[in-house]
Amino acid sequence: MHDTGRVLVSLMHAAGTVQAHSDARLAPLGLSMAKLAALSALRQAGDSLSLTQLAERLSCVKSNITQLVDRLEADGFVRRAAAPNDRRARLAAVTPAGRLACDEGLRIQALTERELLAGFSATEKRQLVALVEKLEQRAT
Amino acid sequence: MHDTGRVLVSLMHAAGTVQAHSDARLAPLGLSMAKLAALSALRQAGDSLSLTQLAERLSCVKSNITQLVDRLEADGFVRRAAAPNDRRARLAAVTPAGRLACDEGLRIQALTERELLAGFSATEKRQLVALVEKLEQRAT
DNA sequence: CAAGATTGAGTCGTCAATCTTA
DNA sequence: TAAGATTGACGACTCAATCTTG
Repeated sequence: MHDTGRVLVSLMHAAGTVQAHSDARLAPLGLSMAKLAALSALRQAGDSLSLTQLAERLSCVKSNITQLVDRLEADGFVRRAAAPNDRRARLAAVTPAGRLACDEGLRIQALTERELLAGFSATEKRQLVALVEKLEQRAT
Repeated sequence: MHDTGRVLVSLMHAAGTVQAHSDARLAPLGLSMAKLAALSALRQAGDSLSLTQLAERLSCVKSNITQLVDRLEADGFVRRAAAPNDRRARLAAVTPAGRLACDEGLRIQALTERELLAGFSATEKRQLVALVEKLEQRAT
């Protein structure tokens, strides 16, 4: 058992490669996985959320969302709006262009996933997800 | 098949969580996984490499190495030196402090891996690595 | 011109400090 | 005081442009 500890390293290396691959597929739409995740979360919530709510759903820190929404706003995919009952809060609302980009992005993303998992049996896919989630469980 | 494509997303989410976990373990040493990977590659190569060679071994871009070595140098873990036969090249050489940090970092890293994989059977570990490498193969 | 390294700008994430509103 | 958002500084990565040396 003198494993030099390659499991975690190869996991993270693979994740990086997969992300680069996916991001390259999304780039022509002006999207990245981060942007798509945000748009997708907003759409699932009925097209708008406060920044804090969005941070919770993406499980990241609020200051990250501030900047991500900055970029999405510059892209024209989201606009900031006032929250009805709390003057401290700002809503991020998906624009029509954002709706289109999100739909197309999810389509591309699904294609990419199918492409990358083409050689995987249903059992292998299940195993991969199960093992990865088990690992994440312990790291949390 | 109307998979919303959660396999890639959960892989990358898990990788992020695992990295945060590992980085937190290394932080008291003044290390991160990125820094440790660089030091470890240098040690394996006999304690020094040109920046281009280091970039190849870490499979990343050269400008990234320039900045990573900047930080390692500021930490006192590495120093830049002239290359013997090519005045264009600069060597990154591990310092004594870098050697200590690397050894200790690898130890911590191995502990972290054992901790995270505590609930995994030998078969599961093999499967995880095999599946992840198969996926990376296709993404490359 | 090629190669090695660096710099500048941009993305995506963190944390700590700050400002406004509740 | 605490909650919501922002800002500034930094880590780690990318690409494109530049400078020096071969």
